[in-house]
Amino acid sequence: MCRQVVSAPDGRLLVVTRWVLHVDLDQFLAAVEVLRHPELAGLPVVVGGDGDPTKRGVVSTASYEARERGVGSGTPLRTARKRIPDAVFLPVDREHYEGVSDAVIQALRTVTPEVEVLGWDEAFRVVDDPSGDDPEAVARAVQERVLEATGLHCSVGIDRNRLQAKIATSYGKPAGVHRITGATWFEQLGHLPPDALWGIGSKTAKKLAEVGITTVRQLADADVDALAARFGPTTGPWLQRVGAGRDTARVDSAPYVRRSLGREITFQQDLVEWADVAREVDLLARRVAGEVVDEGRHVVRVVVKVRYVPFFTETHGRVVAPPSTEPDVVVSAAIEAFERFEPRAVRLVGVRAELAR
DNA sequence: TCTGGGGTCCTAGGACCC
DNA sequence: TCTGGGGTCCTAGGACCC
Repeated sequence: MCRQVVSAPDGRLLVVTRWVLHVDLDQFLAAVEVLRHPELAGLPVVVGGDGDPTKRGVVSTASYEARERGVGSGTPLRTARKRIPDAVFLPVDREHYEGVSDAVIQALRTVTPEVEVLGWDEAFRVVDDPSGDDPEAVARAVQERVLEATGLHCSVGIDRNRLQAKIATSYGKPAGVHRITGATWFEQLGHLPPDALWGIGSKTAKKLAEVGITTVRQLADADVDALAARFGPTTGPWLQRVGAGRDTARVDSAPYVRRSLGREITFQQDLVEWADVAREVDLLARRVAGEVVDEGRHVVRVVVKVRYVPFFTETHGRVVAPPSTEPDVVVSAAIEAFERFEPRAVRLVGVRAELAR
């Protein structure tokens, strides 16, 4: 909660209480599939790859019934099949989910236009509540609006900033509303490991543990200069702020402008012939170039990614100068970058175009 | 556990210039 | 002559998120 002064339509100044709401759809991909195949309700549903659990790939979303049996996002499909042989495995249907996602965001925007979209199934929005203290009522209205519009349930986190609201949501799942406030931040999170926080993963948690920081509370109390020396001038101080639950970024409802566009493929069988790898790079580069040109964007750099067998990744890139919209220029930059790799057996190739602002 | 695909941002080292 | 310091760009990789 924080106080904000805003102008009312009649020109008077109003003091309001500003809250950030984080809205997150529950088991989004699995819920969408159950919605269009109601006979799947109550079954362990696993969405991932092309729906064939004997192939290379990982789980995108598992239903709660599947999670109870040890399968979640990121689980290899082959592992999921061993754990739940009778699960319903479905392919990722991007286009369909994008359509549903648009409907969810539309529903949110009917309450206020200022919505910051984080992905297919997540968004922040601001609530200025002049009456003081009831953001839960707004949260419940949001849940009803989304349910009416799409048939999907969501959870809502409430707090003073994005970081705190985002974390609050996990306490509200499924289909609930949860508020953390500055006062309860340490009560609820102080004893947890730092990787419970948004933006801190296992690698950083391990490095923090090496300097004796194993809880959120210790991170908040850590010396900023020491963190800066260890993690860099931007990341170090940011880590301390995250520990303390501070987030200086405002909810940003500006339209999304992409910074890069890439395509990549993991092969079901490793590619051993280098000429086959080269052909795949050429195909991917043409796809990427086509899509970038369709969006009317200028490419400033092309990066090729190769994942060698067994699982070792390298990247090489080429600047495109001057920035270009020509597919042939993009493709030849990709080919030049590709020439820097050593020929060896490959399991993945990718091509990514970085775009001018 | 045999490890997807689509992204974003940050860091560090080297080149190069003044 | 054998050597400073700052700034910027490029590059590769790391880490994280959904």
